[in-house]
Amino acid sequence: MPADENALPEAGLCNGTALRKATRRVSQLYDAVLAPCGLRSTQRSLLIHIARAGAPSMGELAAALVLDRSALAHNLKPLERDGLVQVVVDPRDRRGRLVELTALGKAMLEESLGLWQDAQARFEAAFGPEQARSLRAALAMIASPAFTAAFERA
Amino acid sequence: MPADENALPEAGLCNGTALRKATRRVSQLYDAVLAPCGLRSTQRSLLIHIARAGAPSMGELAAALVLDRSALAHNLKPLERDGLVQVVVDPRDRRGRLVELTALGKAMLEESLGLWQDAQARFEAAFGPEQARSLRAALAMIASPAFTAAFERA
DNA sequence: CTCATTTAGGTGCATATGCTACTATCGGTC
DNA sequence: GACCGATAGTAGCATATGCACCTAAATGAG
Repeated sequence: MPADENALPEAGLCNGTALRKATRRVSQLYDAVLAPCGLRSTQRSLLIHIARAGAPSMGELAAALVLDRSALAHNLKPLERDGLVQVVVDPRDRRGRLVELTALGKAMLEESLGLWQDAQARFEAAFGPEQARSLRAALAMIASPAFTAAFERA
Repeated sequence: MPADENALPEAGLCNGTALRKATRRVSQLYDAVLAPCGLRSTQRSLLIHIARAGAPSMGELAAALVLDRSALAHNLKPLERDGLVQVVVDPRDRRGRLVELTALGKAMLEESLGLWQDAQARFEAAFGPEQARSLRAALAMIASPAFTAAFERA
């Protein structure tokens, strides 16, 4: 038998690689459905989180999105340029900024709802609603601070 | 009750958002563990796939990674610059390129093995080995062409 | 053989993501 | 009230990812 008989048994075993592949695929599928409204899934996700939180600070928003602060700042720029969000200085702490949706941002979000529901329904149909719920729970657990703590403790 | 009583029920329900959050977290955790060897998890994944396939074409490699061809080309550049991989014209079809690991690339991959195993073991400890296996299976299913077909058929 | 078509990649642009270093502001201490 | 450490964001650089468009090469119709 060849020397590399058991070489690279790790292919397909890496949790990070499996996550990235699935994420790229799903991003592409969702983005294709969302395309008509002009929002990508990343941008819509950002707008949703802002809407949910009202007027969060950069730090709060970054934590909610499991996103680096600087990455959030970068991601906000095109949205700010296009008038979907505005960032204002927090009057109670002038170091901080509050991120808000503009009227246009709210309108775009509303307009995209139907398309998102379509993509989501297709996903559930292809993957199973129960399986999807369970997958989201697993992913949320992984994204949680508790998981990071357990990972670092191990 | 306020008008937005049932506003944005979709927060936390988007499969794409859940995937992206978990992927960012896991990338960060794995990258921190891999840091000493100078490879990021994305790059290591790329090298592993090349090693597995021997000398794949760009198209084959992109498909295996669920990655756009142009993204693959971009991702290869730093690795080529640093002498970990080389891209040569396919003699049997001069349109195509074959991607190969250099001796240095193989050495880096081998050197990173222990660190990857450490990260992987931590993940399994935090998430459960069975749950991890099952999660990877679900993610592989989502990344597969069959899933895309089912998504588009729905 | 010649040309249109198809196929494999490459390029340029835009967004996505994170690190490091820097700036501004707040809060507590003396 | 001036300093000092901690905290919130920003700026610059590098990689990651994808789209639209372009080039080169193989391939098939005639």
